[in-house]
Amino acid sequence: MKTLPETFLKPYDSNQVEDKIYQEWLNSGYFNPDNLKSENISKDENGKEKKFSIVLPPPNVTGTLHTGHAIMLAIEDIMVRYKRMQGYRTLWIPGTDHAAIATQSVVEKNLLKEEKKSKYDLGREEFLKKVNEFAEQSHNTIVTQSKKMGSSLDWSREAFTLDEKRNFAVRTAFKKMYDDGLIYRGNRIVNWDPKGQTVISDDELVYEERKAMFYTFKYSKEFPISISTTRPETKIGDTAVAVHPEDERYQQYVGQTFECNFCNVPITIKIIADKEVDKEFGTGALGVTPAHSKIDWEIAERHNLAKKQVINEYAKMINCNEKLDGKKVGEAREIIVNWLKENNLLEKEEEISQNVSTAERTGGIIEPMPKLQWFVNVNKSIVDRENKTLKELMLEAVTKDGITIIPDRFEKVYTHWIENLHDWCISRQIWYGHRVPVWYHKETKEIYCDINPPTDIENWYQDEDTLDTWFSSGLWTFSTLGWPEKTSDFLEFHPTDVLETGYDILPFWVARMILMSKYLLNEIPFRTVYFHGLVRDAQGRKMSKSLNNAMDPLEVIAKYGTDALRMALIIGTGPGNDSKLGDDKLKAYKHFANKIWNATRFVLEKTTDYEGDLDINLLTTDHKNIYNTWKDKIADITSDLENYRFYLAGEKLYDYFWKTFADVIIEDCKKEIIEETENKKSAQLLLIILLREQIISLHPFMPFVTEEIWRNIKNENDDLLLVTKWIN
RNA sequence: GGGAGAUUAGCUCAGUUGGUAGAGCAACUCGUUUACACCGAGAAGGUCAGAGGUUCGAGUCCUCUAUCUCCCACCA
Repeated sequence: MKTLPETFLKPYDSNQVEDKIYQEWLNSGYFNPDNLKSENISKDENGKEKKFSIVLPPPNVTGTLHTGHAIMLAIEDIMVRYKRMQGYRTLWIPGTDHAAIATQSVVEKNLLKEEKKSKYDLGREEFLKKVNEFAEQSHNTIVTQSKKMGSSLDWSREAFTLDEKRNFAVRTAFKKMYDDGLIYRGNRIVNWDPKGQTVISDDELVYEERKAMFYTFKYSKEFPISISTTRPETKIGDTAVAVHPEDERYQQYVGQTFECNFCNVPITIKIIADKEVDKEFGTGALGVTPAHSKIDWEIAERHNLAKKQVINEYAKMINCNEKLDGKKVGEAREIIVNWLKENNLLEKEEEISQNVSTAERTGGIIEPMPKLQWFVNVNKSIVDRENKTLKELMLEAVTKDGITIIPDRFEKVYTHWIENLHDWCISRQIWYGHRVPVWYHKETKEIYCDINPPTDIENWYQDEDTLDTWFSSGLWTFSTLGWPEKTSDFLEFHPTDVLETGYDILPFWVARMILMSKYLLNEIPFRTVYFHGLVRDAQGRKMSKSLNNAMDPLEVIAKYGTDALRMALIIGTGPGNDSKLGDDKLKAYKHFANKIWNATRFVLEKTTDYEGDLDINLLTTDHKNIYNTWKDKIADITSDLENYRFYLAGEKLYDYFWKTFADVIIEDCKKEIIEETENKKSAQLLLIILLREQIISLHPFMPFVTEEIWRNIKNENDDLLLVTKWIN
């Protein structure tokens, strides 16, 4: 005969339970697959152990976790706990991302605010020390928060995208790509962020719609064709005017060259014909500015035009004249517009709305300009890979290698992104990140690329640039497993099974991981990609600091408990769909945790005198039928879990526990037990078994309350619920 | 300009391969009967955006339309 533990006499208090339980899990060592008992591991048809691995998408060390991270941790923990209970040797690797530009700009902002200093006041070394301190702090917060979420991560394998091992992996990857001619240094138009003083990739651009003046004018009175632009100041860099080959209006001028005096700067303009020009747009004539527009650069390449840079890295004018040089682009624009007016050259001025490219992290307005940068060539055929290009390798991962994307509509987004992919600019002029492993000879200017510096290092200097943060995250599925060493982790756990992340980083990250894995390992990085949606507030707004509607997961946990937060995040959230999180939903699942708690108390109270085996054959026919409907239910739920329908599985468990088990089965059994009918013993047994099995199946979703209950209902020989076998 | 998604009860959303419309919250009625008021019982509430089509049968499949949201590209 068992006695009822006193804690059950009060409502469930998550705050008293969660930290204690997490500590017990940590002590057990079961988050580490090496510690799982072999006799509990299932084998496949060849007698090999079943394995399951996920790498955690590493949160940026830019601050603290938000609800987006919370849903990620919740879903992945459900998968991992479910697979572990299924008898898979399960590995879930934690880590953080140095997030180069994002972290550096946060620290720069803080530095300016708190000490009124810039990074240049400190110098590279001192500044990096500051960034590392900040990253360390941020990292610690993230780890604490992840633990509060109940995540069963193997902390012994924790990684950082910028630690020693990952740096070695980065250098190894870079060197191989360099040797294969996939990484090259080229002078091309890039997105220059004058505010962050660095190049950024196309993916880091954010378009902002703004009102702008659209000016139509001629360079000079003698020039025969009018052109239009929103940026007259760039026109000093024009070296041609392009018209459509079939545009009768301008055909007579094609091939001619004009010397103009534009705002007192002598410019030479050639009239050329190019199919890219839209006859219908503006005047049908395009002023070609090769050095400050991507499209114009390409036209200039085709027609062999001069490329004249007139804007520098600080968004100030250069190569013009005394009056304009050194002026900010905005000031120069005014000067030029006034000059055009004074000289009667301005024909039209109209307000239009246009998209301005800004830098995602600094908000700086992008100035396209030519710069010598490092690129990854996505169109070069690779000998080792059947002469396929990186683009082709990325495409075949989904078409041929069978990576499954959930929901499948994102397959289209993925292929579309790849089809439009240009060479990836990987160098950044920031200090925080992996330094480009390239050295230049001080005298001969020879280029040396290797994993390690040249031995006569005194004759060389290293490239100043660092790498795009996604270069190192692209290696994440295998750099975390020890690559380039052939470690047992790497051999056993790669490819990983699932990549679970937000759909917003499909191009940045998912595509880059596929690129790196297919190229470096000739295998896919993961078999399935599962996308979760954005978590919005109760009104459906994006959570943000400026709206002050961001939910701090720790506050939510303190108020409602982790289990409630996890359920609220999971249920009602299909893959790839945005979801709303509000107090009502959280409250409902906090109540559910309490409901489970109270039902357990009742079952314990009413079954203290039950003696006998937990054998379903001892049930009456009616009770056996009830038990069988539960078996059908759990089979259904298991199938939902196998097919990534977590939202359905969670809802079904909730629904069955509350509406069927608590409201009907317990009520019916209550009578039989209290009235001491002949079915009493069977009723008690039914309650014990159903409770026990539901606690097991609820565990992946609500790990804390179930583990706490398990302590009180388990048999002597039972281990932690964490590693208890799933029922099906 | 190209693409994707959404439109179901007052609100928030489920509805997995086509088979009598579901949940939570809110509102209504009743009930404090020792697991739970963080509760229970009951009732109410929907031309499933609109139109057409396929089908014995459509919220579900097809076509078109409308509104909203997002992503990508970007015109100088």
